[in-house]
Amino acid sequence: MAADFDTLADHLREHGHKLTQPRRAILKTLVAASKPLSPAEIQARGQAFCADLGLVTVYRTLEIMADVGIVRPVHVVDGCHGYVLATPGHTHHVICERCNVVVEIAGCELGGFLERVAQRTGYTITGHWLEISGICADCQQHDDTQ
Amino acid sequence: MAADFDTLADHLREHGHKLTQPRRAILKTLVAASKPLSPAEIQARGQAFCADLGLVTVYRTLEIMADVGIVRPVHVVDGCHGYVLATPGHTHHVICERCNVVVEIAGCELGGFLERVAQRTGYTITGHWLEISGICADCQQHDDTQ
DNA sequence: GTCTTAAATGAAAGTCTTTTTCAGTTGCAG
DNA sequence: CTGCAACTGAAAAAGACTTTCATTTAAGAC
Repeated sequence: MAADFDTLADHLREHGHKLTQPRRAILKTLVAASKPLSPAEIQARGQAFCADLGLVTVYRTLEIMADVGIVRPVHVVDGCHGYVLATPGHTHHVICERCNVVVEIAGCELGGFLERVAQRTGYTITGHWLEISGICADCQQHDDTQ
Repeated sequence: MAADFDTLADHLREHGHKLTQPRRAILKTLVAASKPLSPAEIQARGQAFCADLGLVTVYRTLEIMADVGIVRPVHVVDGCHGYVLATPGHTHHVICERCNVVVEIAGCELGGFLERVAQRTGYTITGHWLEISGICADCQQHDDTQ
């Protein structure tokens, strides 16, 4: 994830949003995270940076950040509404089933497939949502040693 | 969707679940639906078949049906937790943005792509989740006439 | 620097969704 | 038929998310 705090903060400002202490805290939390965090988790971790960070603010800030494209919601089969930083452009995620670590895959190779779908169904395709689950290299090793 | 009530009902029984009136009602509702329904919608529609169908039962039954593979949860970007009937085997969904009608796509052409992902990331891929959004033929026509 | 103001904040209350508990009911095997 | 485990709905509880509102704060103007 090639996303550093300053770039993302600027991005927020460029869209006319203030860079407040709570927002800094949320952004720092997300930059430091390697897996999707729920709003409650973001609040808990973010309080390290902004002691009285409220949950309401987390919700509001995530909404803004998602609008601006800094953050991306992740829906997984067994639970919804995690958030991870989004790198610019179209990407997909691979999520480890064991430890929830997320790897982003740049680029999207679904173009041809989507065209065939359009032909077959008569739909105009406007978007898609792909999440891949698996087991990351680390967790595979732990398996071996047990 | 090549899913008729009797086949699905048998499927439930084969997994050791009773076929009760509330469950019949839920199944009929889903068979009749052409778009994902939320638990609350399923309750409302299902009461046509079973007058005092409770919401709690809908939640419990959906969980069972999802386990058994009769039903599939649908997560869309702006809201979660719709449910549609699942046809056996691996399929993906195309959902109309306007009217929420769902078309299933049999077969999955992501094999090659997933292999490349596995190589690039070191993950063992265990599953994936693809939902495609678009505008269905009907809704496109309505657009034209407006 | 300091002032001003619109934007942003946290707490509290409210709403909506989902789960748990429990006493009563029902499908179905024998 | 009968018995019993599975299943049910109602009520209550827990949880997730939103709204409201008085106070605070960032950031541009001076």
